[in-house]
Amino acid sequence: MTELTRRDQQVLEAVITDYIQTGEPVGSRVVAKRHGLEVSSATIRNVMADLEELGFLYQPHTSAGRIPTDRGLRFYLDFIMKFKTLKEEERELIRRAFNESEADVKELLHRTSRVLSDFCKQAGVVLWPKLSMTRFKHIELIRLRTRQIMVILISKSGLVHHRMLEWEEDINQHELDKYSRYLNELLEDVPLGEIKARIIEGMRKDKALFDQLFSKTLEMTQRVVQSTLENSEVYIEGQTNLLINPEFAQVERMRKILSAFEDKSRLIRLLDRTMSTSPGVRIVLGSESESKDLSEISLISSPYRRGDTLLGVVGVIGPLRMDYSRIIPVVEFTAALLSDLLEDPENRA
Amino acid sequence: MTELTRRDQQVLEAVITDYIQTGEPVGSRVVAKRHGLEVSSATIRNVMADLEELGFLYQPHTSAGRIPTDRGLRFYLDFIMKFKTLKEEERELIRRAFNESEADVKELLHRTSRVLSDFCKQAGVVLWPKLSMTRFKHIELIRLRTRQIMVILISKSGLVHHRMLEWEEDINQHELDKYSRYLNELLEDVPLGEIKARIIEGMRKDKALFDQLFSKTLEMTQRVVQSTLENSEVYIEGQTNLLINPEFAQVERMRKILSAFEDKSRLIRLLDRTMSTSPGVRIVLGSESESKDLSEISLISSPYRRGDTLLGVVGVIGPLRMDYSRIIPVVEFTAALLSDLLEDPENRA
DNA sequence: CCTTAGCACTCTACGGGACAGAGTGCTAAT
DNA sequence: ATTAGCACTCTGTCCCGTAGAGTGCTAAGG
Repeated sequence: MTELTRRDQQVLEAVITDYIQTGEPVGSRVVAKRHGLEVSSATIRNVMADLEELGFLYQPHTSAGRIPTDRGLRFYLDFIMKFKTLKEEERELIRRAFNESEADVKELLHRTSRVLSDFCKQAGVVLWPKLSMTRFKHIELIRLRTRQIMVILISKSGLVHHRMLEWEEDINQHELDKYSRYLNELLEDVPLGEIKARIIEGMRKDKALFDQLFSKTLEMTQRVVQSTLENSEVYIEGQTNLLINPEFAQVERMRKILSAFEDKSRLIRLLDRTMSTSPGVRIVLGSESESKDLSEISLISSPYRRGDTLLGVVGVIGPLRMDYSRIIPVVEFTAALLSDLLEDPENRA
Repeated sequence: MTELTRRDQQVLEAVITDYIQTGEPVGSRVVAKRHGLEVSSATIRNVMADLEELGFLYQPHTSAGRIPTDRGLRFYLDFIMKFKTLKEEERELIRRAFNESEADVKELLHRTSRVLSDFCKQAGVVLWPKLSMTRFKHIELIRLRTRQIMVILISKSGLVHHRMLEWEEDINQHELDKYSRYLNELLEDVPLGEIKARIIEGMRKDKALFDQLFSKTLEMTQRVVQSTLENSEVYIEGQTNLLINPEFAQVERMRKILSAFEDKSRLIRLLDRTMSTSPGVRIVLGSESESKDLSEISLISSPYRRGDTLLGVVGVIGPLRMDYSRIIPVVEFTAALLSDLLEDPENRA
């Protein structure tokens, strides 16, 4: 692939920004006039033909203007686009949207997805914190009724998870209290990811303490906690914003996308992928995702953290034709803000 | 209003069932032929003209067939329709969809909405149990960090609610344990609706016990619990099923409806209304709801209970043109099944 | 060699007219 | 009271013809 000249890039940029605004194929005249290139439309046509050969643009039909391909968009995002910086007023608006918020983490995440969807007029998504990253705070075992025990797990960051545990024989609450006291002591401040190991270790070390019931309960508990850890969750908010986009006017398209969202596991995988690697904002175009149903959408995401540990991902989902230059900084800022709000106040400056 | 003759009713029924199947205006020929009425189309036309005058049918334009009005539909539902009974196989299918379920109430409700949406090919809704109806099981106060306390409330039925509490001065965990021990004793088996009163009563009676911190914490706790009680929640599942219905082909219509769902409070009010009164299945047609955005949809709902106390409502939301005779028994059966699953096993036969 | 003006060509979107089909309401006969 | 028959109305569709947008190519100019 030959290097693109400065002018080629300008044309590509012109086509893309114009297309993002209007949603219509962009013709050579418009590019020449509206975008301050000091050449004639004929020249632009030649450049556009080249860009088409490179696979950056395509024509829906012979006598139409050009539309960027996914590849062209990717190139634009990676090499050409300049981010707008967020105006202070906008930052303030976003901050304020969080301000009334209670300190509850769940509430905070929920609000984040709402803020993103509102400010970007697309769907906002939030991937729940990987529990295994956070630390143990408290566990509670409660006998609801015969052979049914509710396990409640609280992480230091304030996430509460509960899960039912069906048990072969009945245990009274008094016993359970004893067990949970032990667990709370054993697990103090342990990262949730290491709970399993710690419990096993504890059982080996304190052998004397355990009767059969005790150790069996602990094992069950450990299993429940483990399965809780492995389940991720996502919030999606503002899906209806997607319906406004004219590219989703055909119901059938829209339906595919929305049902893809209903199967959360796919979405989770998608978001997961953007978390593992780089720190800043990442963009996944539909064609780069595994699933065909999602081929017409685009995800702009950024991880959020607590201190040094990556917790999860927030992002915006919309059509391929989105105002990236605006949305990217919004996502970035929001992720940073969320990280900040999650920061342990005791550690804060 | 004059009484409808037997034949008038048959015609109305024919038009409605046909319309429900096809979604197209129904003409006199079709009614005469397909529905075993032993009269000519001309006669049917006369009857239809009468029904139109009564406001039960209307014509979208002069040379089209008839479509039932909301009023006609209402009459049909109230006086004419015969329910299909659910085949045993279908019952079995529904039962099985629940079978793998853990005993956790939250999970159970979630599954219910999914089952309803799957079996009826529409959106399934579940209104959360009114907490105030259930009984107190356990409360836990946990100091997450300076001045932040997590209040966790568990009802006897296994519902877990948590809420953050921001507190002016710091309290150590040891104190909190003392308070929660007191609360757990005081509130044992009290209906959640009466918690407030009980706490106040307790504070008056055990005056001696209380230092200032103690009573203030209790008051705060009581307030948090109260606000938790007042918040309802709904699950909606399978919204994308709605997109399949041809009546929602126009995106704009659909958007209105889906955004009406995003504002949950409106939905909650709607569902609430169907809970208060009668016991069996209730149907609310769009025009009967308060909100204009919902005027094109229809809700089929049935309350569920635990023992004698009404807890909440389950239902199906779809277009006005739905297969009522099938969906109604599904909703009814599912509600009954859910009630059964929620039943305290100790009380069960 | 790059740029540009000019032009023929292609494709779409849109509006109008003709036409078939569906369904009605009315009238007159049974 | 019912029904056959018929004129009438309205819709949806197909088929133009045309205007407009945008292209690619060619030939001329710097």
